[in-house]
Amino acid sequence: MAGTPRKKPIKSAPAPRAADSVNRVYAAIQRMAVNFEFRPEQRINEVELAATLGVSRTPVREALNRLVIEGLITLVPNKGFYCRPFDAEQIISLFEVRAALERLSVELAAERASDVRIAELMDFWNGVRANRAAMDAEELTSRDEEFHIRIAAMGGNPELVRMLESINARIRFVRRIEIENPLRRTTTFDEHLAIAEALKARDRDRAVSCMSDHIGISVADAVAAMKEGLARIYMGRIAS
Amino acid sequence: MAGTPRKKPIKSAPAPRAADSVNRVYAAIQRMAVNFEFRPEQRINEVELAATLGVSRTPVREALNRLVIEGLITLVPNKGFYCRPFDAEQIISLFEVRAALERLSVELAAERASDVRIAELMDFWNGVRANRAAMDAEELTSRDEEFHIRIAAMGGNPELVRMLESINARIRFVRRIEIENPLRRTTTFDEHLAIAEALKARDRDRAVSCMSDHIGISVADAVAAMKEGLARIYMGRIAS
DNA sequence: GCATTCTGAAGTGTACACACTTTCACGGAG
DNA sequence: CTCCGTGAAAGTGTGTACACTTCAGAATGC
Repeated sequence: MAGTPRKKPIKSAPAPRAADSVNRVYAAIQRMAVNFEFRPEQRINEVELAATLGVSRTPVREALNRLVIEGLITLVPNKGFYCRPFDAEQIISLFEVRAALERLSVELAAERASDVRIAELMDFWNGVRANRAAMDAEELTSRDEEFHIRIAAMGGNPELVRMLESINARIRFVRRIEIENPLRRTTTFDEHLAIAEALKARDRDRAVSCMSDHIGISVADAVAAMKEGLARIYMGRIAS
Repeated sequence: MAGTPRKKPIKSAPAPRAADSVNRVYAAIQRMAVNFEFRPEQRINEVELAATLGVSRTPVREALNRLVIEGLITLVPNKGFYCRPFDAEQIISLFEVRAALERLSVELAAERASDVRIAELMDFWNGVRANRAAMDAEELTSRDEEFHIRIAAMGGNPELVRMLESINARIRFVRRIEIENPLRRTTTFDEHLAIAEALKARDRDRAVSCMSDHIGISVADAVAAMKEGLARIYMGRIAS
């Protein structure tokens, strides 16, 4: 064992391959794009971004190509990669599609979820509710998403989960602002519980209608939230 | 003008940049993956594929990364890119999601489509029906998809269209086999017309129910079609 | 004979090189 | 003053090089 240089000698390792750079880089850029850390329509400088992330342009470009398909980045040939535009109609479109998928979500969950999973869902949300004073909008948005994704997962349809996650990433910015509204915040807690109750009762139609009420409200407020969102992006976090 | 070498001197051009390789390569590999020209779970050799397509590995890898997000290719770190598995449960999942999105499709179309677009839709499908004798399963599948995509487009929701197209690419293989069934073929023509009629009458509920019948049937037959699909992939096109 | 280790080839992951395109500032002509 | 070339710098698109990983099969030890 003494003489076998298993991985590396103690000596200088010149750059032993970063191991899975693309996935790290992908996650990092995704996070930035989701949070609009690039301004809408801003060109993304590959060299600069690569330097920031400590890798070469190759994994950066591979990650960006993934994000193009996800709809978080756009690509203009011979010009480069750009941050997605802040497109109000597109966001409305995503909310519409999301509503349809969330409907499927509760339908499947009402039919297929085990009692245990439904009980866990209620426990989870009661836990969030109990801690709500300690949570900022960021964390609460995350819990909100988790609630919906759990329901989707209970339906046993992994593709549904994937698509909802992808849509959530693209509208998270708006939803986080919505959730800052104290009124909306309160109603969200009750609406989630109503959905969970309907699932527990295996009342598919009621679950659909609760979900529909829950999602439906937000479309109306979305425009206001988007306005605020635009202001945040361009004016920084100064104005509360 | 005489002295300005605008693009290239007449002299040998060593390889003047293939211009938009990634998009060409992406489309090519996508087509191959959709048609299962790679066997399920088969590792995709990058050098070989690059040579076949006449480019280097760089654009090939960028295209493959896009296809991973689309769900047509999987990536195992340090092993390489693989053809997606032939997963019956996943295909069922996709059919379920598709049904939910097609429902949204007709709902939106019934509300928002112009009379002209609806009339064009009927003309389009009557035209297909008239030519049906001259069409093979491949072409008919394409027209079938176009019918559904037109409805989605009429609803004015581009994201819905995108997602349906993405799902269609992943289940096209199964649907093409379904359409080969002469019985199914006949019913499809009538069902499409019934949907179009309901849209023309602006009868949203009837449109939903027609669409639901139309899609619902296929889930039941999907398993049989998948069996046949597996045989095709592994035994070639010999056995009809 | 069987398990284990070694070894080389094949292939992926990433950095880098270089040609081409775009962009922008500058300067001259109208 | 505006408008159009012009040229250089910046930046993208793709080919290539090379280190590392994996895998299969031979060689070795028991």
